[in-house]
Amino acid sequence: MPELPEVETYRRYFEETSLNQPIADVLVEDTKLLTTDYDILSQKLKNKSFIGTKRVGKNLFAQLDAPFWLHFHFGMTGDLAYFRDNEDKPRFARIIFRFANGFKLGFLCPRKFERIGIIENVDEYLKSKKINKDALEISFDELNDILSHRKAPIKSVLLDQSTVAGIGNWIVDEVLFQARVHPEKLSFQLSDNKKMAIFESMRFVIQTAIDKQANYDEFPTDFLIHARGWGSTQMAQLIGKCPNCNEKVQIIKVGGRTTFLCPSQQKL
DNA sequence: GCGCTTGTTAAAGT
DNA sequence: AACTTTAACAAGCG
Repeated sequence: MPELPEVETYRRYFEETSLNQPIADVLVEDTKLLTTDYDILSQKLKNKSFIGTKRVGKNLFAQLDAPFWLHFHFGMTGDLAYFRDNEDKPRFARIIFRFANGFKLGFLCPRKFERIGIIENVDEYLKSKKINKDALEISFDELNDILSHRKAPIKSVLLDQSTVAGIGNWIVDEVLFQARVHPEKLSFQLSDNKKMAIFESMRFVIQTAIDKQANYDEFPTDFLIHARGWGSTQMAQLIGKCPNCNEKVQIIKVGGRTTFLCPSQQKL
């Protein structure tokens, strides 16, 4: 699912495939996917080239050789795929950038929760959307200050992009598992030690996931993510089990989201 | 074929 | 007023 490590992987893919090549046109299957009117978007991108990228949390920004950017949000299922021949066109490529060299970049939108649109200024955009610093950029002091003043369950606070940008449902479960914090623990009640553990786990989990290009199978076997059953057959013995104590994991709802935890190591 | 899932946001609640 | 909670969104997948 496109959380920070996936979007970082997409960003690198975009850089490797789609820079410095004039855009011939943009095909859009469903204008619901656009946050800018099709006519304007199409006219602004035509004959321009992408010249660089920036990522904040789950948001990807592609800079044009013009005074604006294209913003991508991958929703829950978005992906990118670069291809040339129409017979290689991937499923769900509902938006296609056709480059002058004949290659194409498909923005895959299986569930239509994905969005793109033109923005003038990245910092202003982030501010207007209340998106705080990226999880790899925020300092401990700033995170500590926010966590100390919020009274919701820590899981909900960490999922809130105005706390820190880039954490999604599996990452927050992984971070809280590795920091040995119960997801329903109220944020302001956390000790300084636990907040530091959360900060360090957050950086470790995200950096590990980026290094493995978000291939869950390649994550260390002591990651809780394998309990979710997303992996291959080699991971099958880890489904539903705590990788540390082998106890059955608990599955609950926190803030409406499915939550995995080890009840013996994460206590309220 | 029903129910679950993902991230965000608007709306409702406190 | 400010923060928190909930539901809705779309559609593929098990």
